[in-house]
Amino acid sequence: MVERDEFFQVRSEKLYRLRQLGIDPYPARYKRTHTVQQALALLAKREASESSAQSRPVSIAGRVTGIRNMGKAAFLDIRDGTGQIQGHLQSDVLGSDFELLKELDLGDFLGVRGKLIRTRRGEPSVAAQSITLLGKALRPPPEKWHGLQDVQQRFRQREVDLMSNQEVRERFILRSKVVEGIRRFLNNRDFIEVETPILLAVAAGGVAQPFATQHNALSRTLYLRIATELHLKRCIIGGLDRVFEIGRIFRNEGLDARHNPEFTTLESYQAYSDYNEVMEMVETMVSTLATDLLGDTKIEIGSTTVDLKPPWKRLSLRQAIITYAGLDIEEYPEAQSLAAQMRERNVAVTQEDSWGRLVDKLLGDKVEPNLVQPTFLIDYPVEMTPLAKRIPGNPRYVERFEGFINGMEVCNAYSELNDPIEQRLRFEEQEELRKGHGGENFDRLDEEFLTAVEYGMPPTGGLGMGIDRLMMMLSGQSTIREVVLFPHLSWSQEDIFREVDRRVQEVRESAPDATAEHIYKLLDSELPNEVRTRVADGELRSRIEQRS
RNA sequence: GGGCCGUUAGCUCAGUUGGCAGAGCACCGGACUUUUAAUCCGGGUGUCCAGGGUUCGAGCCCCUGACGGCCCA
Repeated sequence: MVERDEFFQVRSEKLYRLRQLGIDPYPARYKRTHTVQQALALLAKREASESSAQSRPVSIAGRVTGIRNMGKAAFLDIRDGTGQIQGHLQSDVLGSDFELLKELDLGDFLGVRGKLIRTRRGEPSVAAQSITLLGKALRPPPEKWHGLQDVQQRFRQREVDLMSNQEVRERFILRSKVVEGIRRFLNNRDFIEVETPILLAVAAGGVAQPFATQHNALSRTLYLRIATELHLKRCIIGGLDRVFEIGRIFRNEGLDARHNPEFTTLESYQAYSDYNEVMEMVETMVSTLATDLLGDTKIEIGSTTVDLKPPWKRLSLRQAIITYAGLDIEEYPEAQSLAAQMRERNVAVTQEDSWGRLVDKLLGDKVEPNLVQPTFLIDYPVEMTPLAKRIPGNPRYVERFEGFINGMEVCNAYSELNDPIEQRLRFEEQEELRKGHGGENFDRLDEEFLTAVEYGMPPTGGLGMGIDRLMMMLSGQSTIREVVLFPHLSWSQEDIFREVDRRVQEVRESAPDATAEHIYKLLDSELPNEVRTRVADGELRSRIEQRS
C-alpha cells in the first residue's frame, strides 16, 4: 500500500509540473564522464601540477543529499557510489536550467555538467553549466544528521538504511571484500570454486532441520540444503582435489542475534590433507583477511581486543571442559551420570538429552563464552560427529576442530571420514539416536553419498566456516542482522494484514454463502497464533466486512 | 520462557505535580549569487502503539495485550 502523505503529494506535484515543462523526470540515460572519485582526483591532479591549462567540463551524476539554496545561486551535494562532491548552480550561468532547482528535492538523482573548481571555502565543486534530472524521488530521505535509527525499519527497508548511514554502506563493502579475499586466498592455494545443488531429496551433511518445498513436475518433496558438505566430498571423490563453495544454506530454526534461517558458508575440501593442515589454513586465511582489509591482526569487538595473529591456541575439547566446567567427560560415559554432574553445575539438561547433546551443552554453556582469543577446540567425541575420522589409537574421539573467536563459533572442520563401511555405520548410529531422542537433530543417511564413498575417497581435510559470523567479528558487530543485507524478521504488521486478507478471500472462495459472522468464527479459531494475536477483533471484523 | 527499558510529527528526540502536545532536521511560503548540518522571517503538519480502567480532566497513573531493544535461560 502506497502512503499518500504530504511529502508524496508535494513531490508528485513537482513531477507533474516537470512533465508539463517537457522534462522527462526519468530519462533513459545520461552521459557521465567521471565518477565523483575520478572528478575529485582530476581536480587534485590539476592543482598539484599548477598548470594553468584550461580545464574541460566534466559530467558527474548522483543522488542529491544536500541543498543549500541562496536564491540566485545554490549548492548541491551530489553523491554517487564513489563519493560526494558539490555542485555550484548560478542562475546567470544556467539560465532556464536554474528553474529546475525549484522542483528538485533531497533524494533526487541529478547529472551535473561543468568545470571542476574549488570554491572560496576550498570545497571541490562542479560549476554547473547544465543540470539534468535523472530520477525523481517521491519519498524523502531520513533525517540528514542522524540517519535512519529505527532498527526494524533499517532491516526491513535496507535501501533507506544504506542511503542514510555511511557506516552501513562501508560494512557491506567490507563484506564483499571479505568474500573476495577468501576466494583469492583459496584460488592462490589451487582450490577451484564449484556450485552444488540447493534442492535435495535428503538434507544431509549437518545437524539441523531443513526447509521443505515441493517440486510440482516431479510431485516430490525436496529439501533446501543444510550444508554443502556431501556434494563437495563427491567432487573430491571425482578427482577435483581442491574444491570450495561459498553459498547459502538454510536451517529451519529460530531467529536471534546469531542465527538467520539462511546464511552463507564457506566449505572447502582438500585431498591428501587433514585437520591439522586445515587449522593452519584457517588461521592464515583469517589473519590475512584482517591484515589486508583492516590493516591489523588486532581487532576491536565492543570493549575487547582480539588478536588474530597465528598460531591460534589449540585445546582439546575434553581438556577445555575440565578447565572451564571442572568435569572430565570420560568419567561419565553415560548420559544419565553426565546429566547429573551438569545439573550440579547449573547447566539446564533434560531427561531426553543424548550424551553427545549434553557434551554440546557443556561446550556452549561453560566453554564457548571463555574462548575470546582465537582458539581451536580439537578432538571431539565420536557421538557428536558422524562425518569425521577417528583418531588413530583413540577411537572414542574424532579428528575435528572448531574455531572460536570472541566467544563465538566461527568454523568447524574434520579429517574427513573416507571409510565407506564405517561411514554407513555412523549414519546408522545417527538414525538410532534419532529414535531415542526425537526432539533432537541428527544427521541423515544419504545413500547417494555412501555409494560415492564406496568408489574410494582420498584422505581429505574439510572446512566449514560461517561467513556471516566471520563478518560479525571483522566488523565488530554483535548481531548477524547487521552483516546480512536483508535479514529475516518475523511478521510485520503489513504481513499480518495481508495474511488476514488472503485467508478471508480463501474462505469466501470456498464458501461463497458464508456470513461475516461465520467467517469471523472460522478465522478466529484457524488463524495461526502469531497472526491472530496481532489483529484486534475490530480490525478482523472490518477486514471481513470490506470483502463482502 | 524470565527480568529491565522503550513505543510521542516523515526522521532524531524532549515532554514538569495529571491541566491547551513540543524542539531540531525534513516539509510549505518568503528573502538571499561562494554555502558547508548555510542563514534570516513566517507556518506544527499528530490514531502520543492498541484496548480497558481511575479521574472533572490521562502522553503521564493502573490493568491487559502487541511490537521492539538489552540482559538472562
